[in-house]
Amino acid sequence: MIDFEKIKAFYRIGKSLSFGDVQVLLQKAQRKTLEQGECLIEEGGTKKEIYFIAKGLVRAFKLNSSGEEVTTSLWWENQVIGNYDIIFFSQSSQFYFEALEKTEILFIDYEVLQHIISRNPKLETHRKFVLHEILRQSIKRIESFVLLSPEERYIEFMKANPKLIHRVPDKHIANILGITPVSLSRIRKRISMKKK
Amino acid sequence: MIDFEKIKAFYRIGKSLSFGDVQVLLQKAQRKTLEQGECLIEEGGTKKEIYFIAKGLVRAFKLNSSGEEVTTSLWWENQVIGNYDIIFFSQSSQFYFEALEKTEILFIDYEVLQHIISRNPKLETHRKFVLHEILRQSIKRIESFVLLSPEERYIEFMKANPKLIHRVPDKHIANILGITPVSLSRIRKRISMKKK
DNA sequence: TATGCTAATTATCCATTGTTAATTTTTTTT
DNA sequence: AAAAAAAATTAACAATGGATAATTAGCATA
Repeated sequence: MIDFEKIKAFYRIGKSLSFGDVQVLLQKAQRKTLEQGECLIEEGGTKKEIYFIAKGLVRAFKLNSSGEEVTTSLWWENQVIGNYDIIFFSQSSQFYFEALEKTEILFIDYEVLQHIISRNPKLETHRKFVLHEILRQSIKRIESFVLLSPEERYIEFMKANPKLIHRVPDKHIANILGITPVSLSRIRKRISMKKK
Repeated sequence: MIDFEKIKAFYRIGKSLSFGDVQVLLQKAQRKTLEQGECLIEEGGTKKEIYFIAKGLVRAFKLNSSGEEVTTSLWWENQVIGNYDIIFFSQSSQFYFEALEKTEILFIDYEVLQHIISRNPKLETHRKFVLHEILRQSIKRIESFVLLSPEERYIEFMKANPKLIHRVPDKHIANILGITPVSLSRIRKRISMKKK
């Protein structure tokens, strides 16, 4: 049976990919739907898989030394997720990956993906592109910590992700910015005061 | 004439590379020596090149809105440097890359390197390894901003780079940690008080 | 609508950081 | 060795952030 949702999702992965390129992936990829609050990966997980968010929102969080959840990353539609611990660091996941909304995922075993990509130059090119994008975003984020104050960081985050603000609880955004939810609340107030 | 220094340096790039693999690179790579304070790349630079530090120490810095230098990265022996603005973001460099010590560099044009790598699977594997390493370090650094206080960040930095502390002025390390030199000085004092 | 749960805000207090400037220490240059 | 320059420390003060607790707002559900 033809899975049109899958096809549409893969098409969004990269317009440079032909239908033929995508077909190879289609055969091996699986779909999964997560309800809000459900976990894609738990701490200690070892499933070496690559995920693509067709629809929805996922956060990564870990428990700090006090046992509190700290959100480190957010991903949404059309983004590729790999668990770095498992894929790159060869260790079990230190993070939980949790759906913040009902989320549609396409996923594929990493080794299988490796194998497919190694036989398809266009996919290889595309993988490189995705990796570069992830690196680009990581570097930008580091720069935001080095060069900006928490307030400036929040303003930049809002500019870059105006729609996200309304989908993600502030406390998670505070974590992402490296501050406490209480402090974020004060920053928001400070900004609204300045506007007047 | 045989350039033994070059050969030795390339050998250090990756033990998985055979002499044959390295020879291909050797033909196209050039050497360069930077005196302390000399710049490898200036702001606005566009030379698409990949650098390998055979010996020495390099910092990346940019000028903030007040015109002050802010150091964002450090690289030392056996590390690969790419200017992200030029290589990944297709824009002229926003950073200066400056040698903090007398530094020996091997460098190669990025497009030439691409071409060589595309014909040599082992080099391709190795490039992937280098890229993953850079990503791994970037992610660790982001986590340090999200999960740790400045004091904890400094302690972790010292643990991870015990020798660097003596080679790099504190003010650059402060920038890297996202704090001011004055604050770093106070943190150092606090730590030394606690030890007693 | 009332109830309960969670998130966000506010208040209080204390710790840390940023800013600026003066002082001391270290390094480099003459 | 002396002088000059740069880096690090210290001090003083203001601004901001963290921790905790109380309050308010928003939302879901009985």
